[in-house]
Amino acid sequence: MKKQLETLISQAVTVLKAQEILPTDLNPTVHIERTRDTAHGDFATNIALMLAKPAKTNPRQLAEQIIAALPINEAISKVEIAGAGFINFFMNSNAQYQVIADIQIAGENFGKSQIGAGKKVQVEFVSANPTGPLHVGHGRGAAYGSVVGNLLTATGFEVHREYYVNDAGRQMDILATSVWLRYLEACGETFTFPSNAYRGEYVRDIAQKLVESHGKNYSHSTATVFADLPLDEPEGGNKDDYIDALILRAKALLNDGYRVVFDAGLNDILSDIKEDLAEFGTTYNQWFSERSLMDDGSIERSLTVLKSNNYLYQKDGATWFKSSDLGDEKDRVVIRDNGQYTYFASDIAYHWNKLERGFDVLIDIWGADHHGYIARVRAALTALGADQTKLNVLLVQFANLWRGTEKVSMSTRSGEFVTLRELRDEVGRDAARFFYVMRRSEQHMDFDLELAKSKSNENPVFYVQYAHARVCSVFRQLTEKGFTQDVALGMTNLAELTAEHETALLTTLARYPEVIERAATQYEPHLIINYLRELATDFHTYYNAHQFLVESDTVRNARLNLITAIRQVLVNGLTLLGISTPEVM
RNA sequence: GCGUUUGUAGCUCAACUGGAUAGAGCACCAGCCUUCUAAGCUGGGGGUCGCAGGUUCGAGUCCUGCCAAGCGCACCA
Repeated sequence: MKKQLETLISQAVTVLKAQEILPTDLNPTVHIERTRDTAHGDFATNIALMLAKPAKTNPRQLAEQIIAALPINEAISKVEIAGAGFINFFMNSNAQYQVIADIQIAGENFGKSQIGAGKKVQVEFVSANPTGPLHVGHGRGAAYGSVVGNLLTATGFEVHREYYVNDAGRQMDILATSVWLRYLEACGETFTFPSNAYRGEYVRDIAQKLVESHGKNYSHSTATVFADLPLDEPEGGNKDDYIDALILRAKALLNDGYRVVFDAGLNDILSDIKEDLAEFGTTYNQWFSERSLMDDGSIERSLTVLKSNNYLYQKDGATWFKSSDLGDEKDRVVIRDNGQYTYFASDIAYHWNKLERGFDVLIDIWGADHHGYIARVRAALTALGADQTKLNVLLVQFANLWRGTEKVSMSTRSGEFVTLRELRDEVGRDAARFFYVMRRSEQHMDFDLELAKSKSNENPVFYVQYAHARVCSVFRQLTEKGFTQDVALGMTNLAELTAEHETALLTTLARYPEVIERAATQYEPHLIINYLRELATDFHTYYNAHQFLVESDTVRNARLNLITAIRQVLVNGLTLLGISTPEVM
């Protein structure tokens, strides 16, 4: 309907151009919006206000001319000029019932569209280092990313969901070394655990499994392991130098065994992450290995291109990328003075690889702490001769975790964090997903565990699910009372739906496709939540005000068709969010 | 200091991207279960949209400057 009005206005504008009332070089974007107040009709446009100045006339006069040029359409019952020059449209009351039939025919496809036109979109999200279990901070990215993916699929994009696995690099070496040291402890060695190593309990578990599978094959004495190392930070040294020395020592003493220890840690944690996300309702098309970029020469190849484009130089023994020439604050190291690639080097290759795979749009969903990273990735793509405008980086602000009035502090390294799995166990998958996408992603969010945990009416997810369960309950009652639903009879008697609550619901239902389109194009899943809460409110209000299972066959079936449509939209919306739709609560 | 995100009701957040009288949920107060599930509904109080300018028919929304908070500013990822 909204689209139709846009077309009509555009046609009117074309007519006025032909009459030279409007300048011919004008190409306004027609904006139709739903009115907030029913006194203003069903839809309104500000087109006359926008064009008054270029047309050198006053808005109300122009509005009259636009209305005069408007093609006749039977769905419109009245057009008014209001306020400063708004054009208000009142729709024919018969037209509003069409949405019930639309929903019935489209079913689970109601709300879907083809605005994406099959464009290939890659959505990369979570991509947490496999150095430990996912925590609640990752949960927001997981929920947000998967719903954005669902929305893009629903609007006709071809979506590829991907997790970038940082299975190479220094952090993973620190993990491998941490596992090895815990393994040595399990073998009976005693020493002070490095301050910069991973201290989480899961590291001990991995080490224990290593003992069970490989015995003491990789054990060395404390004296050998710690001989001639620099001091750790608590002893007055540098924690980074100390851990780097331990990594080298581990590699030297273990030789081929290092990879066994390394992979033990990687595989254990990665499979935990995969299981965790799957249980959270977040799935991927691909788990992309950083190590593969190293192995197949992609990193080297991208650096060669950067070099031949004159974007690399040597300084202080390291290789730098001249990102400051392309909008970044400063230049960035790509090869460290010890010959190791930086994380950034593999990320350059990774993003180039994405574009080479032919995606029309890249969406990276990052934690807000990585925002300083955007400029250098864009710079790198430009320097490679690639189109950086295809890259969209969506930042997700961190959720502050609260237990009632107490803020929960978190640090991966110290091992003090609430895991995503713990959160799911406590509040359930539905509530967790709902809470995570309830707010705009850029909004700093407070996540109160106590509130999300509560199985009470304070929890908004139940409110929406309950609306669905209530519709289901009505149909159970229908059977118990010996009625059966006659859809066709209901459809021919939709004009029985004249109560205010009913017309309000018809309008709300008709808005659903617009909400989905907007949520998808703006990457704003919270709009779905807001909408579903509104729809649920409208339904609960209706439920309390009117009896559905009345004696009149025509009224009863008309109402049943209405609530069937409501149930369908609730299902469609909650499914997009990855939230279940229980029939009984 | 520089960059970036945020600042709206007591609290947590919306506001159709510049539109008409800024809205919800908690919390608080007063009501509604013999009726399809009360995880529900009805009514009420609550606001200098951080502050100050500017842009225009019109600003919570755009521009500038302040103030405050979060996050960055590594040869970590």
